Amino acid sequence: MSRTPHHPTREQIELPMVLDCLSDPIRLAIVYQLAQQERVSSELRCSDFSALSGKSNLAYHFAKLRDCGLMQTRVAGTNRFMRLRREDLEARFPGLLDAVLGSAAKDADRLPLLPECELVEVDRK
Amino acid sequence: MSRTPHHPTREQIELPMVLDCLSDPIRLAIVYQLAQQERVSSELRCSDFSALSGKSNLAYHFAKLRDCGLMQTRVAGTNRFMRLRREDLEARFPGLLDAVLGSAAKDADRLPLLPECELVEVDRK
DNA sequence: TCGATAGTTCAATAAACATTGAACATAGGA
DNA sequence: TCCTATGTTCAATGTTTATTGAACTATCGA
Repeated sequence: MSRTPHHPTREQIELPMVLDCLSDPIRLAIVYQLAQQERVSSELRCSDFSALSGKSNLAYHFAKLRDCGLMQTRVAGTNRFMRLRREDLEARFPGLLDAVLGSAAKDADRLPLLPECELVEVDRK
Repeated sequence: MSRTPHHPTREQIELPMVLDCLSDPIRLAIVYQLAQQERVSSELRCSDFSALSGKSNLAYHFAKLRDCGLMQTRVAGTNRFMRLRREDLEARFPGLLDAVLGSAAKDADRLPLLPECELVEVDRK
């Protein structure tokens, strides 16, 4: 369990996979929450998303988000810290992530899982 | 068959449905080809996409693209003319369509269905 | 060493999806 | 009026997807 999971290289990131990942409401909410948090700290733990779904379902969505290159997981003890791969996304698909996040923000009240994304106070090593 | 099919209003267009539609390679190619064609004429017929798949499969994808609000179908005789709902998309999700189209153009050589989209000469009523 | 915590993996299930061909509907031209 | 061209709809098929709970693994702290 301690092995750090597989991530695609920047060049391996594919547009259809990224769009498909973002089309799921739970995954969009995860990405949105990561983006919100970016202003404060670039990383969040799995448990910070527990409002969105159960543990095993979240693990499933995290794996998809990793596989498509949207986010990166760093293993530290029993925790996994997630962050958006913003630079890689921007390099591959300029403006795409911001357009999606902006659209999501604009529709936050219509996307059921988004409003629950408050900023999480950060004080962890 | 002459009834013009259902289209969502601008306000009914939903982000997850739009992203899901664009995540399919065939539908992305349809949208891409419509966007290419836009410089010349805003409309294309179903049969202009025959390189992408068979008739009935295309009808299936056209229906999805209509349902999510990405394109509009106008019935004229036995033909259907399709066009991108650019203004509506831009109003709902500013910059999104262009970001996706730009990303697709950048990856055109990696998206198998895109290179076959040449400009179609236009001379129809 | 033991127990609690954090998260993954697996198996099972139901729903959604893409694809195909056949049948159908409609309009236009010979 | 009949034939053809254009597209849609339907049924059937196989695949992928999301979701759930249970079992499992690994790490940390008491």
